[in-house]
Parts: sequence; C-alpha cells; structure tokens
Amino acid sequence: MSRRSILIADDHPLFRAALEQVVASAFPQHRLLLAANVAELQQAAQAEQGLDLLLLDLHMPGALGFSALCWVGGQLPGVPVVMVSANAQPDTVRRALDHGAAAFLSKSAGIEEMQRCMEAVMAGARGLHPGLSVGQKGARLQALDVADTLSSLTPQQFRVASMLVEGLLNKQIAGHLEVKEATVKAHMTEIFRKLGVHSRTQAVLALASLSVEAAEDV
Amino acid sequence: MSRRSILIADDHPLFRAALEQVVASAFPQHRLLLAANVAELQQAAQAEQGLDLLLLDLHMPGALGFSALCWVGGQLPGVPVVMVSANAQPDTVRRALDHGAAAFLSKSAGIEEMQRCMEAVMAGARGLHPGLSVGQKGARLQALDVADTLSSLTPQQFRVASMLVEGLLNKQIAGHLEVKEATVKAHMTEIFRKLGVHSRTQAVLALASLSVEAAEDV
DNA sequence: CGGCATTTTCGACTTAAGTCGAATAATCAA
DNA sequence: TTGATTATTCGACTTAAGTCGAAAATGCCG
Repeated sequence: MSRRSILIADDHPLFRAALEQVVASAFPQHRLLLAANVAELQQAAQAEQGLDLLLLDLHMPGALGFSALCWVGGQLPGVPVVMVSANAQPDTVRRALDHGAAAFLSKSAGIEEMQRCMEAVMAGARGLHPGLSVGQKGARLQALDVADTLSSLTPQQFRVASMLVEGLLNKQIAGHLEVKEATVKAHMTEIFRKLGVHSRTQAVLALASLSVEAAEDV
Repeated sequence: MSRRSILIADDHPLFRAALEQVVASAFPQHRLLLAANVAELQQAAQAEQGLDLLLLDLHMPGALGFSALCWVGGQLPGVPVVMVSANAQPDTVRRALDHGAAAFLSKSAGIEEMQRCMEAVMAGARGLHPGLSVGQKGARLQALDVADTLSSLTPQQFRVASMLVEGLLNKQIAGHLEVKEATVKAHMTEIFRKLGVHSRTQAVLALASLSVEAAEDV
C-alpha cells in the first residue's frame, strides 16, 4: 500500500492495454490497476484508498452517461479523474469538467500529450483538455440535482440503479447481484427516497436525463 | 364542412390569441379552430377531416417532445404542419422537419414572415424555416422507430402514453381519463406490444428518448 | 340498414413492485 | 477493543402492474 497507484478503467481490451503501456512507460514507479467495467472500478477503488489518478472511459458498461464520474466524485473525493473518450466534442468535454473531471483526453491524442496531461494532473492541474480552449464552464446541466444524488448512492445501490435503467426486473437484478429479490426491493426504496420520487417509473425518468447526456455523443 | 379550416394548437393563451389574429387577418375566408393541449388537438382534428393547415406548438401540455407531431403525421396524413416554437435552434428545426413538419416558425418571427410562410405551405411548399439554410436533412434520429410507433397509437393510447412519461400511476391515469384502472392497464399492455417492450420501465426508457429531443431546447 | 373492423372498456386472475421492521455485517473513530 | 454509524440483507405484508378473454361502443363500407 506504500507505492502510489493509478487506476485505468476502460472497457475496450486493446485500448486498455495500450493505455496501460503509455502509463507504465511514463510512471514506472506507480502500481497499475485495471478495471473493465463499473463494478471492477468500484471494487478496485474500494481496495485502494491512496489512489493517485483515475483514467476513466466515458462509455463504460454499466455506466449511465456521466454517472460513473459523478459517483467517483462523491465516493472518492480527492482522487483526480482524467476522462478518456473516443470523441471530444466541446460539449462532452465541458460536461465532463463540470462533473468534476480534472482533465479530458481524446483517445486520438498523442502519447506524449497524454503523458504530459497525466503528469500535470497529478501535480495538481485541473480543467485540462488538450486541443480546446478553456472558455465557458458551468453551462447548463439542470440534471445536476440528479447527478448529486447519484454520487450519494452506495456502491450496491448504484449497481441496482444502473440495472434499473437497463429495464431489468427486480428478479433479474437480484440474479445478477446474487441476492434475494427482497434485497433489491429494499435498495430500490432507498434509491427512490434519495431521488425524491415515489415509483420506479419516476426514478427511470429522473435517471434517464443523465444517460442522454452521454448518449448524444455517439 | 365546406369552408377551409386552420387549426391552431398552442398552450399559451396570449400567444394563441395573437396567432389567431395573424391567421385571421391573412386568411379571413378560413375557419379557425383552437386547441390548448394535445387532447383538444386530437378532438378537433378528429371532427375536422378537411384540415388545410395545422399550427403546432412544440411545447404542448401532454406532448412528449415531438410526439404530437409524430402522431399527427400518422393520424392525419396530408395535413401540413407548421411547427411553432419559442426557440429556433438549428437542431430543433432540423428534427422537426425530419419528423414531417412542413415548416418551422420561430415565435419571434415577424407577422408578415409568418403569413408568407403559411401561404407557401398551403400552396404546397415544404421544408421551410425562415432564417436558416436548408442544408443537411435526415441526420441522426435513432429514435425514429419509437416515433413511428407513436404515430400508430390510438388517441386514447397516446394519452395514456403521455401520462406514463409524466410518472403517473395507472390509478391516476384512470382518474384523468375517467375510466377504470383495468382499462388503463389494457391500454398499457397494447402500448407495450407496439413498442416491443415488456414492462413499464422499458416503455418509459423508449419514450424518454423522444422527450429529451425537445427537452434540450429549453 | 346490416355486417365488419377498430377502438374502448372492464372483470378476474397472476405476477411484480414497494413498504416496514429488523437482523447481520462492515466501517470508523475514540 | 468498544460503541456508534452505515451498508447490506431479508421476510412478511400491502399495493401496483400486467395478462387474458370478452363485451360494448364506435365508425365505416356496401
């Protein structure tokens, strides 16, 4: 636990491996942790308090839009997050930074550029997005209330919420999490309370407003 | 039924009255029909087969995004629709035209401009949007499947679907429509079948993808 | 007017959803 | 370690959701 560590969360195997090489060559003294989905991300982040940097893909399985980023912001305060995404639309970048990302890296960025960015972020830099002017931050995002709420969900509740917006039944969610259906229902009730709604339908509507933020950039 | 008629559907009383004046002065020989919400729009359109023009507000109570436009396209084929909206973002305009609108009018447009546009549409013109270049049509819209489905809903089913995405319970929907809850459930089952889903949650997710198209432009 | 198709309606029944209370397990600070 | 807080789990119960079949109403065409 003494060595510093960097967590790479990306679902694409090839790109994750490539990213691993880039990070390893730039920071040979750091330990590298890998995650292919949100569940692994949460697990790894939980086992590693002293995380120095998190490279987070925007389109992760199980992540509804920027929700994974929101969750990290709430559950892992102080851990700088570099968002990584195939597309770097100005809107996407701005939203990522609004949601608390320390930097935004395009997957088409050069290796040296990536390394420079990561070094800067670990040195304390924030709001970096190579290739784009800083300009106007904090634009719209009326969905910020929901985003805040998401970051207050416990890890298990977050998984339940993720599967909820996949359209799964309680029974199916229970199967995936290997718990009883009654447990899922209890989580669901708590999620409703935190979202300020009173039914599954309303919860889906609230959460869907987050999902579309990222769905637009496909 | 011999006179030609124009239907104005807008929820804002003041603007609806103003629009009424504009239309009346430009087309004194036409009969004017008014609708303040989607229910009235459906009722009026049903009672009037030979509709020559429909002025449709984008933000109508009970209308989920462009759904009202989709429904008109399916239920009232041949009736030209001029969309009216407070904002005329290029994206909004393009989507409206993609969904079958004959023209798009900004609420801030001049009176003469409005009258010219309406005349042109009734003369057969299509794809008009004063103040914007025609350019690239038919862009994305992966939600077109849902839009097509919406236009296949019966009027009552459409009302049920609208209230569904408001987060209402079956009991509440039944109260608004003044029918028994069992009836609403039956409509719900049929809506699920047409949408190709198997639960209320999935239906909301499918329909929400339509709602957000318009929600962005607020 | 008399069928014919669609729409709307509803009751009875099965399944899913949601609430409440409570027990257990994990976390953290003193 | 101990006490307190939070997270996770679940059973029992109430309510909502969803399916099936069918009757009644509506609209339309010959």
